[in-house]
Amino acid sequence: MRAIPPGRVAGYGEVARRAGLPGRARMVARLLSGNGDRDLPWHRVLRSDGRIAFPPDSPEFAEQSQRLRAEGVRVENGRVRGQAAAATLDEQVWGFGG
DNA sequence: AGTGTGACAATAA
DNA sequence: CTTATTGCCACAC
Repeated sequence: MRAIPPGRVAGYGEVARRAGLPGRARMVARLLSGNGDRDLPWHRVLRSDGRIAFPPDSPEFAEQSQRLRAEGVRVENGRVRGQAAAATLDEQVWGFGG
């Protein structure tokens, strides 16, 4: 998750794969929910469809959206435009899929 | 042992 | 392109 550079976003499933746990996307969510996530770029983690995982009326939603916008990420109606969680983090970080 | 829940994903319409 | 179903894993009751 820390490998995600500012201005980029990744999906829960991708992060799980990076951790060597394919199919454990929900586990990542569980972690962030319980963990103090204060030292993690949790705001760069989105759903696979580029949607923010929080409900639009939730304060967390506003925070994540704001943080993303602060990094230059285009957020519209709770959705990220331009890069909706690529298939692999390599493609996001390195730009050429490994 | 069975049922329900959650910061999800892949597929079908 | 977006919304709706189905499948998934780990945990709590």
